[in-house]
Amino acid sequence: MITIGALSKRTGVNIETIRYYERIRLIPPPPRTDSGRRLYGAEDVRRLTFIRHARDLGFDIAAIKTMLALQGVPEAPCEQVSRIATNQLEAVESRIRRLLGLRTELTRMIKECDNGKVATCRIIEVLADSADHPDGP
Amino acid sequence: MITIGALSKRTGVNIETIRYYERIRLIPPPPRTDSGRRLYGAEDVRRLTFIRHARDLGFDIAAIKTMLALQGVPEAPCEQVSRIATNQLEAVESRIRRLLGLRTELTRMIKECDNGKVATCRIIEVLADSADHPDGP
DNA sequence: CCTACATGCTGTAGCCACTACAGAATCAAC
DNA sequence: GTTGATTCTGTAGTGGCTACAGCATGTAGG
Repeated sequence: MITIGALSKRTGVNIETIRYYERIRLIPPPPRTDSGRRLYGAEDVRRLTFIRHARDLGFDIAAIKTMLALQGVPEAPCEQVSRIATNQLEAVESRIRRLLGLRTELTRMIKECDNGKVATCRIIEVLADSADHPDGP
Repeated sequence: MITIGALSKRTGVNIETIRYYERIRLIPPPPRTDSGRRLYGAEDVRRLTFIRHARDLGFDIAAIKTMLALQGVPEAPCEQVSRIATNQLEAVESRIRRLLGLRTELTRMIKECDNGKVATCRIIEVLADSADHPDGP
């Protein structure tokens, strides 16, 4: 059994974040010492490692909760897990597309800025340009 | 002079968001009608369009505030604006790199999942795998 | 003129996923 | 026994909005 500090070091999850996860019921409340300090075991390390890894991959807390619940039912088909992961992949790909667009525009902006005066700065011009927006006529 | 609803439609910025921008002093408080309704002009449309475009490009409010302040001083060298944009470009590129990594990992995970039972699900296995983290030994 | 309904106002609270702090208690090492 | 690290609870803050409640206006049709 290890303390919250050791769990934090082992999993790379902030101490405050671990307590936060407990508060939102992402992890179960652990047993305590006589003086009230939290004590964690190997299963907690595993669960928190899973959470950290999933968060790193951009899964939100709700998705992680679902996946953790599914892990409690090993006979369940992993269709749902697969669907969550696929959704996540789609979100990631859409973000990539969007960011590639931003990169193009930012690169152009910076290149066209001749480091002269703001009055002629392309960056500001480009941004001030009233480009169409989705709701526009 | 147009109302806040018209400004919202014209710029694509939510009404609540416009009032929020006023509250955080990103846009100046406009004149009002006798009954207290906000009235905006062409300059407000331009400013809000600028803000919206910059937000779309991922600039944060602080950066936008700086750029707006610089626009008030047209003789200023646009070095500072250029630096903000360059920082932004670096942030965007780093996000792209990270997301490309995520995509690779997600794709591999999903491919290896044979849609069997949760007990043997590769997605869950990969996530539960205690990969090294920065603070690790 | 009256009635709907749309639009606007203020102020506050909520969202996500944390993070930071205050102030107290306990622990480990010397 | 004293220092310093760790942990505890509870609350509040972050960014960038978004969603209400509850009221006051504006506009169009009958």
